[in-house]
Formats: sequence, C-alpha cells, structure tokens
Amino acid sequence: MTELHKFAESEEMYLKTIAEISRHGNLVPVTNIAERLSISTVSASEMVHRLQDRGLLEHTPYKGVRLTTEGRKRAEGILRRHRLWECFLTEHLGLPWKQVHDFACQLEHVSEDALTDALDKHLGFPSFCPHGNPIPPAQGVLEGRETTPLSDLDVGQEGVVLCIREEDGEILDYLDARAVRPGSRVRIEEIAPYDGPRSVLMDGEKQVLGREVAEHILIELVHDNETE
Amino acid sequence: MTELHKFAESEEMYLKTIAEISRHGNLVPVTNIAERLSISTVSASEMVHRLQDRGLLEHTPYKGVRLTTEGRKRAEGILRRHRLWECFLTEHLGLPWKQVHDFACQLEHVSEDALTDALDKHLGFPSFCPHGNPIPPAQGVLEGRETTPLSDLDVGQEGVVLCIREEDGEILDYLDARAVRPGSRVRIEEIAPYDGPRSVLMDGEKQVLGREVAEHILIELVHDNETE
DNA sequence: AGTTAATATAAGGGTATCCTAACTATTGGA
DNA sequence: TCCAATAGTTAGGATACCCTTATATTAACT
Ligand SMILES: [Mn+2]
Ligand SMILES: [Mn+2]
Ligand SMILES: [Mn+2]
Ligand SMILES: [Mn+2]
Repeated sequence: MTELHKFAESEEMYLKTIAEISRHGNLVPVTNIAERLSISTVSASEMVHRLQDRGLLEHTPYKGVRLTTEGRKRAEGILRRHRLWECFLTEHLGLPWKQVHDFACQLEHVSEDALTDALDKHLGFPSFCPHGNPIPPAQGVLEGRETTPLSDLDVGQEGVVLCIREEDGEILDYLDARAVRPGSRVRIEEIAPYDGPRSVLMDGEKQVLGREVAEHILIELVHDNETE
Repeated sequence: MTELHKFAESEEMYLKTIAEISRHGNLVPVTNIAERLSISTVSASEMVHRLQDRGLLEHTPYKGVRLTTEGRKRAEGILRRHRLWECFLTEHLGLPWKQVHDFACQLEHVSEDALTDALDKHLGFPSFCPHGNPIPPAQGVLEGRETTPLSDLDVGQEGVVLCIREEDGEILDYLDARAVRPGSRVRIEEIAPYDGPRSVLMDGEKQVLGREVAEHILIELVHDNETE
C-alpha cells in the first residue's frame, strides 16, 4: 500500500531540522528551516510543498509547518541514527565532539534499520547521546522531558545540565571547553544588564555565558533546600 | 593548487568499480562498467568523459579505460573504507555477509579520513576484509598477491581460498553456505564436460560450483607434495 | 483603515545524473 | 577487402535540488 520511498539526504535533513526546531508541537516558520539549512527561502518553500504532498508535514501559510505523525516518525528515526552514531564515534572511536557531530550528520542518512538496531545493541541500548539528548526508541515516540533553558534561570537558581540542544556543532566544542556537559551542576551568580551575559558557577568553575548560548543549554532545576 | 573536489557517490562508484574490474592494469571496457553499475552505456560514457577531464582515468576509444595514478589512489581509498566497514559490521555488529556488503557500499561514501583512520585503529589495523580482500593502507598503494581463479585449476589440484572477488553481494551468502571462505582448503574432484560445473572438496565437504562462480573464487595453489 | 515587514509565488536558470532512440565510427574477422 | 558486431556520439528528455530576481499576499502594528 504505502509505497516505500527511499528518502534522499536532503529530504531527511528537512525533516530532522523541523523536528529539532519545533518545541511542544509549535509551528515552525519556513524561514527558520531555510536559515538552519543555509538554503534560500524559495528552495525551502519548494521542498516544504513536496513534503506536504507526501503527507509528511502540514504547512499553514504565513504561520509555519508541523510534522504529521508519519513525518515525526521519520524524523525521529533520523535523530535516533544520528545520536546512536554519536555514541559510537565518541565512546568507541574517541573522536572529538565537533567531528562527531559532522560525521553523524552524514552517517544518519545511510543506516537502514538492521544496521541501526545492530548498532544500538552493540552500544548497549544507550538512552542519551553524548550531548544529553534522548535517543528515540526503535518503536514508539519520544517522550518529552521537563527542561528549562539556562537563559530562563534567575540569579541564585541552581540546576543540572540535562542536554545541549543540537546545533551546528561549533557550539559543542565551545561549551565543552567551559565544562558545560550533561550532568554538570550550575548556579547563576549574576546576570548583566539588558538580559546580558550570565556569570555562572559551572561544576565549581566560574564561567561567563552569553544569553543566546544559554538558550541552548537545557537545565533540570534543583531547589535550594535540596542542595547537598 | 589542486582544488579539493567533494566526490559524489556516483563518481566514487565508477572509480571503485573500475578498480575492481581491472586486473593487472588491463583496459576496462566502458560496457563492463555500465553493466556492473546497471546503467546505460550512454550514461557510463558520459561519466567516463567527466572523470577523464578530471584526470582520474584515461579512455582509449574502442579499447577501454584505465585509472590514472590519482584515480587509483581515490579508488583504493574507497576500497579501504568499504573493507574496513565490512570488518566492523561483521566482527563488531555481527551482521550477515549479504547485508554487510550492501551497508558497506553506502558507508564507504561518507567516511572522511579522520573517521576512517579512527575506525582502522579501533579494528586493530586489519589487513583483510571478511572476504579475504586486502585492505589498502592509508598511504601507499596496494601490493598485488599471486592468485589463481578456482576455475583455472585442473582435476586433482589443491589450494587454499584466499579471497572472494568483490561482487554484487548475492554471491557471498551463496558461497558462505557452501563453506567457501578465506582459508578453506579446496581440491578439484571433477570437472563436468564443456568446462562445466566443478565438483570440489571444500574443507572436507563435497560441493558443486559452476564455472562462472568459480571464477570469483581466488586460490593460492598448494602443491600436492606439501599436503599435510 | 492604511502601511510596512514578513511570507509566499512566479519566472527563468543551472548542474548532476540518469534515460531512450537514432546514427556513426571502428574493429576484427570472414 | 568488406561487413557485421561492438563501441561511441548526438539529440531530446526527465528528475531532484539548488539559485536570483521580481511580484503578490497577508499579518500586524500604528
Ligand atoms: Mn545529515
Ligand atoms: Mn547529540
Ligand atoms: Mn557504494
Ligand atoms: Mn569485502
């Protein structure tokens, strides 16, 4: 019935990107997609139409795009492969974060189910990628976690870094060099005027992080009275 | 100086295929390339021109094609990646031969040097792929081995299977099921009339192999007097 | 209600790979 | 020497993705 369509790398990158941008089922502006993929809005719009015709997403003009159930399933398949490869490249091959991200972005497009599942098993069925993002299961849909961007914390608040929102890869080495990793304990010491750079205590070390960067660091809040 | 050109999968498959077909620097007919790649001769011819313009091969009309030094280097890079991935998929992920070949044919196109070298190290710098084909080194060119196709042996001759010439992948499971693997001891028992099927003793078991299949099984001859 | 900024489309191209059909050139025998 | 089989080229298309430069639309703010 459903004709098996071999997804091209380009299509997969659109789906993955949309899934990454969309938070809580929000509509994703086509402009954002184009930006993330470094592609003209005309081209992005064209592809959005194609994907809509395939039933993978719905486009509400002047509002944005939302993945259908089928589209989300596909996108999570890609995220699953991406993150599994990241685990492998990091833990087994010992490659640095930046490279890991780029390589995984290529490998994610050439991993059929049998390969992906074998890799999953080989890695011991990990739940999170090295950046702390959850790995979608082979079946079923990803369940959400309660997270707060570091940029939303006030002075004095504390938390634990849960994950780094998947980005262009450049940011990863930057953060790694500042001890910003899944599991790190963080406390806001000071916020500069005009919602400016945050001075934080990250795993005991003092660091300064711009607001934009802080938006990509997702935190699990820890209440003060629970402090060890 | 030399502009770095990101090779497309298609180009790489042409180069790899030519390298696989050509024995001892023979000219490879464009027709053969087209056949192996399941592509029209017109398209193959077109691509051959493009690759010639890039200095990767030389085409002698009505004779065939030969890789240049640069072309051979590229081709061996692809073979290297293919065979390293085969090792990984077989030994670490435990996937069956047929799948291993197909997956490796995809992975071979998305492995940059850093990844390939890390994989090589992780595998312990293997010298041969699971089919017994030599893995080209990171630098330098592959040295040849003295091999004889099983189809060239006469009745009574003995040898050891060195490797299975890389083919479409279908053949691999067929041979594996008949104990035809690198290292297997083989003896020709009988050759049917008209250069027909061979009855052989393969690792002690009696098997019958057609001539065409036998051409893909490369042997190292063992003299009778050296028999253990 | 009217204007502007964001979005979407239309029009016209470009490249890389593939195809079929028809035609030409070469080779290797007979 | 001449011809048939083999190899190569020309012509005309198709598809998937990409681009730039207009030209509509719509949303949203004054
Ligand atoms: Mn990718
Ligand atoms: Mn990740
Ligand atoms: Mn391949
Ligand atoms: Mn092999």
